[in-house]
Amino acid sequence: MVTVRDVAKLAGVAPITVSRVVNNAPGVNPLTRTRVSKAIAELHYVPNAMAKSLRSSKTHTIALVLTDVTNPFWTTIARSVEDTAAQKDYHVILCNTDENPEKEANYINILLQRRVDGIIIAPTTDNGSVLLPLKRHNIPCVVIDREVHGFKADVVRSDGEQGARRLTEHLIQLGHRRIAMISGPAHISTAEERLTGYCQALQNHDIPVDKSLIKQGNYKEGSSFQFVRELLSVTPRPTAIFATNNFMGVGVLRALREAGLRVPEDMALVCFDDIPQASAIYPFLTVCAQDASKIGAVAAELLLKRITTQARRRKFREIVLDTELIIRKSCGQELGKCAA
Amino acid sequence: MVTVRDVAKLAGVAPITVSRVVNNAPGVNPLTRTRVSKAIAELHYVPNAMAKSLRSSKTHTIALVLTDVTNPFWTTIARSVEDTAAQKDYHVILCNTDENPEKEANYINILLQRRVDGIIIAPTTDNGSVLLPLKRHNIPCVVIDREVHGFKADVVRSDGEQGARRLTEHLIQLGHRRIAMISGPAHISTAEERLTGYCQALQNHDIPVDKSLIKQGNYKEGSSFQFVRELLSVTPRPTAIFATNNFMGVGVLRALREAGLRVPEDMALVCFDDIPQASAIYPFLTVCAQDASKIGAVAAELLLKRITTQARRRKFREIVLDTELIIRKSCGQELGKCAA
DNA sequence: GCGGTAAATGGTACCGTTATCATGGTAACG
DNA sequence: CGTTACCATGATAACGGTACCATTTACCGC
Repeated sequence: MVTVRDVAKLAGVAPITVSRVVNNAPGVNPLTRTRVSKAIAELHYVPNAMAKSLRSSKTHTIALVLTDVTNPFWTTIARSVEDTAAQKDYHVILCNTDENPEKEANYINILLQRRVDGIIIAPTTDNGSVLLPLKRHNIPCVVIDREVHGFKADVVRSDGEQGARRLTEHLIQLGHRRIAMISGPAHISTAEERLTGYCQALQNHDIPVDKSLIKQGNYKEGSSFQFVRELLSVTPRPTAIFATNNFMGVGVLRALREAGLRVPEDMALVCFDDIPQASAIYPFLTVCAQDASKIGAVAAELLLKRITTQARRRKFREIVLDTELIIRKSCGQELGKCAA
Repeated sequence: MVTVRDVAKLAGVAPITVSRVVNNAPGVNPLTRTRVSKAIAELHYVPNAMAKSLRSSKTHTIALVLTDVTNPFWTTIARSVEDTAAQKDYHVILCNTDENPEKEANYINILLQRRVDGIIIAPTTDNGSVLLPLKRHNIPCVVIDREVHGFKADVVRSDGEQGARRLTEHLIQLGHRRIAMISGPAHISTAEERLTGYCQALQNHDIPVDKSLIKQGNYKEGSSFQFVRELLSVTPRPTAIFATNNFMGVGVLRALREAGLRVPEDMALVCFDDIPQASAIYPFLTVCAQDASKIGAVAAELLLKRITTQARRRKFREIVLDTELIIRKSCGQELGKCAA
């Protein structure tokens, strides 16, 4: 492997001068610079980023730890973090936790080993203990999508309570009173928020919260079949279902179809998070959409600011973004009117 | 920062012994091992992966260079590559080229600097020159989705010619004779293959290939509006459109709607690549689906085998996977029957 | 002509691991 | 009891950059 020393020898200079040329550092005579550049090209020298990082203790890498790149919500965030980071010459390591705290802890350990300059993370629990090693090693950290107790960091998230309230109120306005909810995993703040928003909306309209209509899901598509079966056997049967994320919404839709029920005629459906590509093909699901792209960009900017400026200990900020209620077809019209 | 030396001092051993413990290497007395482990825990020692890589010249990292993680086709590949790599304790750096050869070249340079152990890449051109540095630095490389001339490597791809032929034949069987095509960028083998398959199908049924019905797209959603407008002004107007990837399919659908045309009543539409989430919500687009998950897994396995075994110079393999024709609603029924 | 300053260049050591080889100790063996 | 063999452990020197400081040269103003 070609090293600075080889280049230096060919160009007749000291290794450090080659280093200066490679990094466009000042203090090199233009003639020397071209001579070195020529040697670099001739030998096809490629600097070793590891050696550089080792010496300078900077990796120019940030990590993005999220649930699952397969979900368009996270994909959009990933893309926007990458674009923002790339502009400042930072690279991104992507990690999928699948909502599994063990995987999360494992990744955090790996990222510490890699000495990433910072981390953007959607934690799998609201308990900061998994994140403590980051504090200990003084790694700048931005938490996205969720809140964590007992862990100080910048937070970028959407206002899930408001979003859930609006979604529920939309159903109420259409005449629904028996609204079922598939909530998210316990100990994840977005799940709690959305549940709170749902309950608030019901209470605001003097509708009692019926626990038999609330099922705890896991933000994945899988478990929906069981839930839907259970919900359909409750009497009186719910007339609407609120799925607290997009994947569970899809699962519910599938399960309902399999049960021979039509949406919205037999059952209204809303969910949190949009699926943009799906909506482009057929605008069907009524959803509360988050601005994933903005979440990613803002988070990356915050993180890079902490990394590149001395202001590491500046006060932490919590940025809460608005959501958008997108009304499409999955709730149909007012309940009375569409009764078959 | 805590180093092996600090741990060694505390445990009363030499640094190398700590290294042995950390790496679970043999030849350490169990008692010593626990003593060192205790010291590691006490000091919260985290080994420095860069120093390790520098010394051992292995990074345990592979790169995945693809078009755009926002597209479910690539997302699925990304996920499956990551899962496969993680099983063997390898990590993945993700790079989006946006079909831009400059970005691609830039990423390749960066990846060389990072000394990744191998690369899985979907090249932006069929010209291997951008990839030559990989050869020069002897980086194992697996090409996915596409073929490249003048660059020897393992290749994992789908049979696009067959897929395009079947898609086109499906349209022909429904009675379509004027079938327009939005093809992919020049110099990308998938684009050429799909075009070839399309032409073959037409020729097999004695339908002349009409160049005014073939537009060259870029695999992105954007340009479709212009194309659709152009196609609608051709006489006789085409009765079906074949979009050679999913995003362009969505674009065409949008453009047709905006032009006030219904699919499939006024225009049939097929495209290459599925959008699984969209189809789960509303099974609409008739597509030729690739097994993205398998492409990723096979590519990762091939690459890791080359990296971890001595067989670096074994003969290169080209693995061609079958595609699946999924008939949904975007072509309607036989042409005669659905004429308005 | 001299001190002062800035630009260009280089020497040396070190970042944190581990490859390589060496060493001491102990058990096994004939 | 000497020899072999193996186990546990360590000393040393790299891996490929660059931080830090020193040196040389040229030029400036007085």
